[in-house]
Amino acid sequence: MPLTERPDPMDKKPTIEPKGRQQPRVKIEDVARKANVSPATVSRVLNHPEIVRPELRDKVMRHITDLSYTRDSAARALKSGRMRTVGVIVPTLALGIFAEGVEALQNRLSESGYTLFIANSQYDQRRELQELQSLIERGIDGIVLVGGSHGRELRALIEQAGVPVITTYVSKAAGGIPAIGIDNESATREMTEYLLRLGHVRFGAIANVVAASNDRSRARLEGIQRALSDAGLPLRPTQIIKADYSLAQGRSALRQLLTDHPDTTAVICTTDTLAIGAMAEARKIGVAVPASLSITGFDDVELAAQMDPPLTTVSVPAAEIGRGAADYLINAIAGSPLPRSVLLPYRLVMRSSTGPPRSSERPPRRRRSPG
Amino acid sequence: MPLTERPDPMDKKPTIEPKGRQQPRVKIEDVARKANVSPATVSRVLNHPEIVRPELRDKVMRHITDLSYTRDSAARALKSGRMRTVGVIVPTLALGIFAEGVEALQNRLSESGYTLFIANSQYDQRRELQELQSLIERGIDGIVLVGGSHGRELRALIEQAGVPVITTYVSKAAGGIPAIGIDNESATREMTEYLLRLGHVRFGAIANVVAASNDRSRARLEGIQRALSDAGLPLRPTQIIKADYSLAQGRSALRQLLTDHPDTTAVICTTDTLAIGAMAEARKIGVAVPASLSITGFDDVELAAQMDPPLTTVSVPAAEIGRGAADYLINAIAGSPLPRSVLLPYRLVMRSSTGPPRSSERPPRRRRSPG
DNA sequence: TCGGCCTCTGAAATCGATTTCAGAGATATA
DNA sequence: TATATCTCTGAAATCGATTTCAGAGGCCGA
Repeated sequence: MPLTERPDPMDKKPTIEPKGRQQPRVKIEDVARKANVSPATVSRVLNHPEIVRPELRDKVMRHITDLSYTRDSAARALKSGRMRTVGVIVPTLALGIFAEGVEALQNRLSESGYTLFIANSQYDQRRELQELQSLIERGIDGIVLVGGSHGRELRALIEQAGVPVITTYVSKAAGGIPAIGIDNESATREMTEYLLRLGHVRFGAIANVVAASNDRSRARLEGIQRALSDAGLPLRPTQIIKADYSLAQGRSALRQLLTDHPDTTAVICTTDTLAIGAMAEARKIGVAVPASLSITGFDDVELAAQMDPPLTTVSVPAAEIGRGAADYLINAIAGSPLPRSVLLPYRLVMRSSTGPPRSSERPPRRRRSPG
Repeated sequence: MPLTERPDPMDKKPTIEPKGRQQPRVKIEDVARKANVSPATVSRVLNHPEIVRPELRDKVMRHITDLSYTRDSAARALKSGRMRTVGVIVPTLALGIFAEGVEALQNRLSESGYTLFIANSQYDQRRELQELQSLIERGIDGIVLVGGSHGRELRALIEQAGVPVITTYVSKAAGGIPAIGIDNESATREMTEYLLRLGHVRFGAIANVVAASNDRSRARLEGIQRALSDAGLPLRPTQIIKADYSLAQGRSALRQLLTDHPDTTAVICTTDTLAIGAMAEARKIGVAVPASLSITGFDDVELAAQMDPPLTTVSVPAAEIGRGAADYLINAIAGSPLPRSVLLPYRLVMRSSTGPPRSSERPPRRRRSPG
């Protein structure tokens, strides 16, 4: 037995459990005491300065800064029922297009005193649901999603929580969730029509439609298919290569496409990443772009313009989407009436990875006369 | 007047001010009442299930799921003093290397029941300070920063708040902040020595050292300079082109470098983005890589391996950094003793953008004999 | 000079979950 | 059977800021 006996037997052994702030936090009461006012007055100085007598307000303010007092946001949230917090769930941050949107979202929220929780789903709907659950338990005041394809369970959860929601990068979403973004299908349809006008008749498509929840790429693929069907040149299944969103897959997809259909003259990719991979592969196997093969992408990432040749693609206003989502939620939280959805314009960026087909073949059989 | 009169007159007119949850939230008391137990028991079921009699526990659990009850995190945080929340401030999400780290960070935190606040500083120390202030007011339990260059004010703020902190992507930081990352200077020194061994004597460096807070790139540049000085080939100022982190700047930097020093045979970039820009420019102006010019990058982004030729670069373990930062903070919050810093290994990835200099000139004058 | 009104401040209730403290009930021991 | 011990549960205090309600004090007009 040790010489110095402890008064308290160590029934509470040093727990591994965290124990919050170790330094005693400065409370509103401390400020109040120093300033010789009541906590209520301090609170008013912080929340409704205009109703406090100026001299008193200044005095309190001085003591607030002196003690470098900051409100306990937990207590504040408890009383007011609001966290001033918004959550976003993206499929992944690895794609610049999402990272850009998130950055814009955060910047705009920050301006309005909101803070952003971030989570990623890895294109997995179950994970998305879990992360959402966790965010809702955190008491977020609003939620930003990506894409229009969300399970019934997720929508029920949002509904039940009564949290304002907006989904992004698409023009409409299942279950009446408001959306802000572009019309993906229309964009690729336009792109395809552009290639048709150039005289192409043998098409291939590379689409990252592996993930079930990726409705953006699915819509883009549909745009391609619809335009080609309308032109009487429907894509056969072997002309559509499905991939995930990696560069390497773009390479292998192009290789496979040209193996099955060596006469292809135009390849439409649903993503710049895939298109850049395809271009890399084309260069490697000695296929000239655009002389022998036209390639198009989607997103207009930074690299697209720097490729050799520069990539023809669709520019997506990611920053604007992020800002718009922030504005929407800020208003929704404040209870303002809101539009259901916001359709933003995309922009076809014609660069040099596209051109007329190699041998100026005869125009497609049932090509429509230009409007 | 409607036939069915409302019992409560609407004296509270629909205010524009947000008013939190409009649906009356299910409280712990509701569950308790339904289950015929006290709130204390419900709380125990959720937090210390093992001390509640199994049958009772199951019964309570059933009612919890029945009512789909979730705890109010604000109340919980208020009582326990902990938010179970961590914040991260990155310079920008536009760089894949940061996005990757953040994603790994979030994943690991999520596994442990933590949620991640994200903010970005745009390489501006004042903004970083503001965002940090806002995060601390939010009551975060830990903070992740990027880089070792932080103002005294920021360090004081962290210290005063008593929040565990770790900085990332570097091996050491000012003010004794623990760090997890790589030794940037050593990496570029090794890379430079590799090029020296290949026989290069006329070097150029492209470094994104415009932002004052970017100590990673500064360290990388120093690594280059040190290796070359040691080899008796110190860089002259005009051999160092300063840039920001865009692809386009990589292009123009290479152009300028070759204008000033047409005889350059090796260009070391502090970033893959710059290197890829430089390669694009080299191709455009007809300089063969690596026959006439060796180019190296830093980061090993996805595209690096897909370039033509594939880019020699330094691989940074971003995901591991993110995971490590998460683990560190989780332990720190729990009060576990911790190492001050963690040094992770980088990896030189020799690909085909580097080779011997074009004319096999005589070896550099004072070249050291290989060890 | 006095009553009435207005402005500003303070006391106290409140938000919802956690946890201490003490007591009820059950089991083991004498 | 009675007592000691142990297990489990409930009552109530607590976390910190906000806000209602009421009252103190000052100013005005009569």
